[in-house]
Amino acid sequence: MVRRQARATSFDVAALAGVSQPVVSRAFTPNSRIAPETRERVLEAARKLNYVPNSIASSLTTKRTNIVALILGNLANPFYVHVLHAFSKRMQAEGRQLLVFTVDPGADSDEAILHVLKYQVDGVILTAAQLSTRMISICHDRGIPIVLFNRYIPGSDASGVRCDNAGGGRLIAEAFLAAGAKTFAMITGDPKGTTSQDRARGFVERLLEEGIKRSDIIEVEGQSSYEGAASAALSIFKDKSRPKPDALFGINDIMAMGAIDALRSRLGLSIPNDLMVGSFDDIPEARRAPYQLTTVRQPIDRMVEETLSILHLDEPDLPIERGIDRPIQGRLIWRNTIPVPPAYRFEKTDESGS
Amino acid sequence: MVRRQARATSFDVAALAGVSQPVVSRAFTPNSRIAPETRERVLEAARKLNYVPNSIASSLTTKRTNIVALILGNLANPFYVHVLHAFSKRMQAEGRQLLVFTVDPGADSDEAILHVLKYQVDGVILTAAQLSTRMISICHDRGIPIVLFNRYIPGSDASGVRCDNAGGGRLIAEAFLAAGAKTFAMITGDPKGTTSQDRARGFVERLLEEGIKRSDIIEVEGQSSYEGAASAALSIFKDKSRPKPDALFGINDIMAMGAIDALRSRLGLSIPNDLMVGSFDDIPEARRAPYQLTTVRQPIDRMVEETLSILHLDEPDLPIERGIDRPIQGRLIWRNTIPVPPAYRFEKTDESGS
DNA sequence: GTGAAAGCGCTAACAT
DNA sequence: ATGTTAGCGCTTTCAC
Repeated sequence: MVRRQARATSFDVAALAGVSQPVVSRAFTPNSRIAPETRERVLEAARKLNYVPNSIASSLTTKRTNIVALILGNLANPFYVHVLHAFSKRMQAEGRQLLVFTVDPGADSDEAILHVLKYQVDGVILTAAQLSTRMISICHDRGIPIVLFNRYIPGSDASGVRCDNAGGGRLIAEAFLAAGAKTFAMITGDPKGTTSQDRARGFVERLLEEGIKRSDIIEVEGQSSYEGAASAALSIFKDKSRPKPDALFGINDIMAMGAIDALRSRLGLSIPNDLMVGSFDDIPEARRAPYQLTTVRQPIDRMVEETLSILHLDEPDLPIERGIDRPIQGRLIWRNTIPVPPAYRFEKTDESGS
Repeated sequence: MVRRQARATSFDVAALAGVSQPVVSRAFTPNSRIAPETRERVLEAARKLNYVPNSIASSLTTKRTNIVALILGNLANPFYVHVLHAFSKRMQAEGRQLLVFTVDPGADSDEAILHVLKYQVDGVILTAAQLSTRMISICHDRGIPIVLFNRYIPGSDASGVRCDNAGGGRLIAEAFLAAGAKTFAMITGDPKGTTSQDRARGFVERLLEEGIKRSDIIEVEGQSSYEGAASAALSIFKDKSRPKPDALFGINDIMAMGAIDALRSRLGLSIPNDLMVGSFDDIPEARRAPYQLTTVRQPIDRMVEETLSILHLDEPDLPIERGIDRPIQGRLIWRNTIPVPPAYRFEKTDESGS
C-alpha cells in the first residue's frame, strides 16, 4: 500500500456524474449557474469518490488562496495566544485559513514575510517586532494588504490597529493618583516597541501634570517577559540609593505577574498594602486569585474586527488601505492591586463586556 | 493605485535575464543542473523584479505544498501553546509552514480535516479531541499522513505520539506515598480522552497496589480547565460526607494551578502542609513562585521529533505509518508541592534537561 | 444550463 | 547546460 495514491479530481467526478468537468466546478461554487438537480447529482458523485476540491489549483486562476498569514512574536505572553485564538476563530468562520509564523521576539520579520509571499496569501497580520518598510512596499506592490496588530510604524505606509496605549497609561496613572500613591516606578518592555513606549509615555505625562518630577519616576526594563519583570522588580526594591515606590506600573499583565510573584516570594511584600500595581492587557490570567490585577483591558474583539475591515479580504479589488493608524480605547478594570478610592467604588464591576 | 497589481512571474524574470523560463525555475531549485553564472544572472534579475516563486503553482506539479496542518483543541492550556511553538519552530527550520486550525474543546475535528484536505497539506498533526476513523481513512487514502499528538485511538489506523501517561500517573502516586500521604483525591480532565484516563489509571493502580481501596480515592471532573479545576477542588473540600484528602493529583498543571489558587484563596489551605499536590505536563508556568509544582514533565521536544519521524515528510513515497502508538517516558520533577522525603532529597535538581 | 477550449505559474521529461 | 513541450486541477470566457 503506497502513499501518493490518486486523489479524485473534478474530471473523475464529472465522469461519474455524466457531466462535463466545468459543471463540477460550478456545483461547488455558490451562486453559479447550474440546475439544482445537476448540482445534487454531482455532489452525490463527489461524495462517492471522497472528492475534495483542490483549492491550490483553484487559487491559480482565481488569484485568491483564502489563506491569511499571522506572524507572531512573543507566544510567551498569553495576550498573543488570545489574539491568535480570536483571529483563528474569525477566519475559520469565514472559510479562511491561518498560516502561522513565529518569529523570535526582537528578530525582524522580513524573512517570514518572504516565505509568506511564496504562498500568495490574501493578507498579512503582523504582531511581531521589526519589519522593514521595504517589505511593506513589496507586499503592497503585489497587492497584499498588511496590518500591524498592536503596533505601528510612524510615518510609514503600513496600517496598524492598536489600543490607545498612551491613553491607557494615563488611566493607570490616574488610578494610582486616586488611590493616593506618591512615588512611582514602571517596568517597561521592548524599548524599541511603540507599544511599551506609548504606555509609559501616557503614564508619565499624567504624573508630570500632577507636578511629579520625571526623575522621581523609576524606570527599569523588563524584557517583555515574566522572568525579566521579576528581576526588574527585585532590582527596583534592592536599590538602596532610591526611595521605594508605592506604585508600580507593569507595562503588561504578564510582566506585572512576574513582578508580583517575585516581590511577594522574595521580599514578602503585600499587594496592594506595601505596593500597588497596575498593568495593561487584561489577559484572562489577570483575574486569577493570586493576582486580581487592576489593568487596562485591550478590546481584542474590536481590534480584530478593525484589522479585518482594513484588510477587506472580501473586496480584493479595492485599493489597499495605507498608513492607517487606528487606536482603540482601552478600559480600566478595577480589581485588587490598586485600592479603590471611595469615589470609584461603584465602578468595580469588572467581569463584564469588553 | 489599484490592488491586484501584476506580480512578476518566472517568464518576466526569464525575459530580463535572457534565458528560457525553466531556467528560472532551476535557478531557484537547489542541486539542479544550471551553470553558476547563469543562476547568478537569474537571481539578479529576480531581485530587480521583486520576484518570489509562486509555491502554489509549483505545488500543482510537485504534489507537495510544504504545508502541514496543526489542529489545536485547547489553547487555554499553555501546554498546547508550547506544542504549537515547538512545531512552528521546527517546521520553519525545514522550510515548511503550519496551517493552524482551532477546534472548540470537545468538538470533533472532522470538519477541520475537510478544510485541511482542500489545501493538499503534506501532513496533519492533531492535538484536538475527537476524530472519526472515517476521516483517518480519508486522509490515508489520499496519501496524507496524520499523527495524533498526546492522544491515541486504541485499535485504530491512526498513529499517535504521547507521553507514557499511565507511567506518569504512577510516578505521582509513588511520590505521594513516599511523602507519607494516606488519603487521596484526583481532579480529572476530559472523561472521554485517553490522556486523562491513562494518567488517572496509572495513579490509581499504584495506590491499589499499596492496599488503598478504590472507593477511598476521591475523583472529581475538572473539565480540563483552570476554572473547572478550581471549583472541583472546592467541591472536594466542601463535601462533609467524606474525609479530606491529604494528597491531590491534578491531571495537568493548569488544573493543579486552578485547584491550588482556589484552595488557598477560598479555604486558606497551605500547600504542601495542608495538602500536597502533584500534576502533569511541566509547563513553564509550573515553576513560578506561587506554584512550584511537583509534576511529570512531558518531553515535548522528543515528542515533536517522534511525530515528525512518523510523518516522514521528506520521504513522501514511503508508505504511511499506521497504527503506531508511541508512548514516551515522562520524568518526575520534584519541586515544592510534595514534601521531598529524605531518600529522594538528592533528586531535587529540577531545572535541567528534558 | 451546459460544454469546449484556453490558461493560471510552475516543474518534469525530453531533446538539443 | 539550456530550450521545448506538456500538463498539474481548477476557473473562466465563450459558444451552443
